[in-house]
Amino acid sequence: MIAIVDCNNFYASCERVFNPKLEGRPVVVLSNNDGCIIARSNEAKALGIEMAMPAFQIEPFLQKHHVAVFSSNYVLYGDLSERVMNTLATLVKEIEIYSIDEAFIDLSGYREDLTELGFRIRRKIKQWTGIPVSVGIAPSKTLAKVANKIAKKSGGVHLLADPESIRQALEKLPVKDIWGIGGQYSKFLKSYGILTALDLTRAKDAWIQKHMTLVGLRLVKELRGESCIELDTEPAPKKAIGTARSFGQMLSDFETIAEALANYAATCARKLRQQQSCANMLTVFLETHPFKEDLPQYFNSKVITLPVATNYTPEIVHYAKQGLKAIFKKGYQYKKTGVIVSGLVPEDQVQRNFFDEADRGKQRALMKVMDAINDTMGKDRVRLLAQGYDRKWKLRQERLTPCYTSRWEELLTIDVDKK
DNA sequence: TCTGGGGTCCTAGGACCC
DNA sequence: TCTGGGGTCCTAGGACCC
Repeated sequence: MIAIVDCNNFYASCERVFNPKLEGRPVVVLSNNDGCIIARSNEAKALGIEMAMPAFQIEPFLQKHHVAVFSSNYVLYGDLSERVMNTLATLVKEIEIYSIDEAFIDLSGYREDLTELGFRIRRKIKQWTGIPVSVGIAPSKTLAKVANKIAKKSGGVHLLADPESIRQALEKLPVKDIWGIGGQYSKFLKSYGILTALDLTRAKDAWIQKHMTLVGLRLVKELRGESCIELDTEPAPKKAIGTARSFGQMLSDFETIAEALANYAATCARKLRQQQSCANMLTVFLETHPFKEDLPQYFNSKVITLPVATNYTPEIVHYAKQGLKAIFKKGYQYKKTGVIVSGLVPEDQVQRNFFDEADRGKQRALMKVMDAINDTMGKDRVRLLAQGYDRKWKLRQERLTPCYTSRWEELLTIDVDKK
C-alpha cells in the first residue's frame, strides 16, 4: 500500500501558522509579481475564487469579502515544507518528496491499522508544524491520489483498499480530476463518451496506448489497482535548471534587462553548484507582454553551447549576456527574460579541451568561498557588479509577510499586555 | 515493372505535474 | 496600473551508422 500526504492549501496554511487571526477567514496567496491567485483557504474556495485568477480582476471582490491577500513568500514556504517532511520522516521510513507540499510513502510491511497510522501522521504534523495535512492510502500512487481527494472532503484520512470501495470512488470521479489527465486528454476522452475514472478503467489497453502513449496506459493500470509507478526515494539530479521572472514594470533598455538577467544567470549557477553539476548549454529568452495586445509583440531565444561545461558564475553570466545581445531588439517594451542551463554533467566529470586556458581549480575555490559567505551572511552579500544595485526590474511584492523562521531580524515578536 | 534490413542518437513538440 | 515559475516524460521523425 502507498499513501500520499498532502498539505491542505499549503501556502495559505503557512501564512496562518504565524497569524492565527486568519483562522476562519478567507486567505489567498498570489504568484510572483502579485499576479495570479495560486493558493486559497477553504473559505476562499467557498467564495468561488478559482485557481489562477488574475488578482487585479477580482480586487473589489476580495475587498468586499475581507479576503486576506498575501504575496508569495517562498523562503517561508520552503522552510515549513522542510519541517513537514522532517516530521513525516520520524514516523515512516520510505519517503518520496514529490513536491513542496506532498510526499508519497511506502506502507508495505506495516502491520498496524493504516487508517490509524494516517491519523497519527496528521496529528503529529499539525502539532509540530501547525500545518494541516490530508492522507490518502491505496494500492497505487494514482489511487492514493484519489483517496486523498476524498480525505480532503471527509475526515482528513481515507483508505481505499477493497475493490468495491475503489469502484465506487472511481464512478464518482470525473476524468479531468485524475492525476495525469489534463485539459487535452479530458476533452479527447469526453468525445469518446469516457466521462469518469471508472469508464476509463474499462477502455482497451491498445486503444489507450495508441491515443495516450505508455504514460496513459500506466495510469489506467494504476486506476485498476496495479501499481506501476514506483516510489522514488532518491530523485536523480535535475537535467535542466531555469530561472526566469516577469519584471515589476515594462523595460525597454538593454542595460536594465541585462542586469536582471545577470541575477537569474547567477541563480542558475548557484543551483548548479548545489547539485554539483556543470552545464554544457545555456538558453536565453526575452519576451514582451503577451496580454498587451495593442503593443508590438516579440519573442526570441538563443541557445549557446559553452566551450567547456561550467558552473562558474562569472562565466554563466558572461554567456547569458552574450545571448541577450544576440536577441535584444530596440523599440520593444519587455516584460520577462530568463536563462535555462542544460546538458548537465556531474562537476567532477567535465570534459576539458586542449584550448581551454581557464584555471578551473581556482574558479571552483572562488565559488566555494563566495557561497560560504552568502550562505552565512545573506543572499548576494558577495555578487558580481553585473548584478547591479538599483533593481529597477524587481518584482512587485506588496503584501509580503516576514520570513518568520529563517531571518533573525524577522522573527515573530509577541507584545505582552502589561498590567 | 523490380533498389534491404537493423540499428542508434538527437531534437522538437505535446502532454502532464506542482 | 494589473495576467507566475519550474520541471518531467514520451513519441515521431530526421540524420546517421553498418
